[in-house]
Amino acid sequence: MVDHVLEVLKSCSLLSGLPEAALREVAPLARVRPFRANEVLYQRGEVQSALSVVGAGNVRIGSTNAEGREIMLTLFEPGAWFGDTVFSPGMPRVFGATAHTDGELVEVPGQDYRALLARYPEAYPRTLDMLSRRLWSAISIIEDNALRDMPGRVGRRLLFLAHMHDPQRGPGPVTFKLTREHIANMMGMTRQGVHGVLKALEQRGLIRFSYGRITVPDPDALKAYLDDRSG
Amino acid sequence: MVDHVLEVLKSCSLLSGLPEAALREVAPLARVRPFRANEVLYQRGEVQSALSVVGAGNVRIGSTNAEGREIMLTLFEPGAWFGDTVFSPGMPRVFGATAHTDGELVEVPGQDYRALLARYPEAYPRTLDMLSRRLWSAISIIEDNALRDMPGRVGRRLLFLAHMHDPQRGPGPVTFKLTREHIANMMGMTRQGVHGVLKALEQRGLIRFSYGRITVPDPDALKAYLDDRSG
DNA sequence: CTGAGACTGTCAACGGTTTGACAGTTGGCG
DNA sequence: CGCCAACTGTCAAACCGTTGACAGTCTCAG
Repeated sequence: MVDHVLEVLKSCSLLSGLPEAALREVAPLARVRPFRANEVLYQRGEVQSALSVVGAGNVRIGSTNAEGREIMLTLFEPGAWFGDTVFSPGMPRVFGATAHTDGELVEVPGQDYRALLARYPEAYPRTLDMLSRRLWSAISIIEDNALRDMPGRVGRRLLFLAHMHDPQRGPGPVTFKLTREHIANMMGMTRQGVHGVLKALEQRGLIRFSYGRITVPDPDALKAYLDDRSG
Repeated sequence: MVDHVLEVLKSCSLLSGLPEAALREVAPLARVRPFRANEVLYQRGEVQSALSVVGAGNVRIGSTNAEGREIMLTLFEPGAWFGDTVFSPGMPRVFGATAHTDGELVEVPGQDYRALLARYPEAYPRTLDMLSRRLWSAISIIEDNALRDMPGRVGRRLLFLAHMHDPQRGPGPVTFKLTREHIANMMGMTRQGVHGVLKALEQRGLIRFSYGRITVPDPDALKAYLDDRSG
């Protein structure tokens, strides 16, 4: 059991700055939390703080507005981490997490994680680096939304997801289990609008899609097309 | 001279986790860089890494696309810091910085700043907290863009700027030196579109504007109106 | 294998934004 | 003090994405 937890923690890039000995220390303090598809894992506003590492399955990060419309920010794969409030203890969660598929979370209580960092300060630079990169990703999305048209925005977001999906990915194809509506909720568009954009991208051979699935056969080709289209 | 630098460094929230003795250590290593309005301070893609603290004046953060359209992400006031690449040495800058008014920057070379943190590890938690909050701000903007209409987006962005302008602000009015076009470039809208939105907000008494200036007389009232309008 | 629910494709009407164009205003610089 | 450049207000037409509606398709659980 602890071995399994250790494997998950090792797979997490945020924790990769910590020596294995440190991970062995926290592993017993971590909690394994299995989840079923569409289960609500965390709601916006909760003050409890923990570092969550995705051990298996996919997790949607986002929030829901008053009218019940869910906006999705990103989709996390195994190895990804969330719960940024660990760095600002006491602050309420800024967004919620919902299970996208069945899976499991490995959770380290916030104070235990912070205590661990304090004990192994050599891990701080790596941690800052990770957070900083996540900030860039967010800012890139803001930029894309401001200066690209709809096909550009959708294409860029797919590339962003591909990168999330596998940061060290080779040139191979990537497939997402996403409905048109999921994408619409991610972009602030409608299902129908997304359809039109995807159809156009498909005609150029840049993506393929079927029931509940979207495939980017060659992310680099898509990137080249988008860069060529504007800037 | 060093005293002046020290004052600026002290005013920066990112450095507030460091003891004064630490700031005295770096102050002599910092460089003061005066600038004139509209001067380009940094261009996207540069690899040099430094922590820049705004000592005086305003700085626009953003980037320019191939067609020459400048997209503005935010406007920094004295005391604000930027240059997130200090946390990821070797990475090219993700966005550029342009002087919005005359002013001056105080710059600490990246390696000196990193060495300082390593020497005063007790400052790390505060640094992580600051970065984490900046990430939330970015994500909030993404959310607003996805689920609010145009008046909602513009209003929220004005509140965001008001917060940047003075994080510890009281309930008083805030004024920005921004043209309609600046706002348009910040939102991915057109000058004319912004005009319509501002006129509507003005009729409700939520903002006031004149040549090159926008005033939010009561940020809390604007916030209440926006929250009421949707979510 | 089969049915129900979830997802998808498509259409016309509607509405809000941009485009493009032009005259009017402001403020700073010489 | 006056000029020029930057900024502003406004309009109609074109455009693009949404709204709303419905029938068709797919998948998975039973």
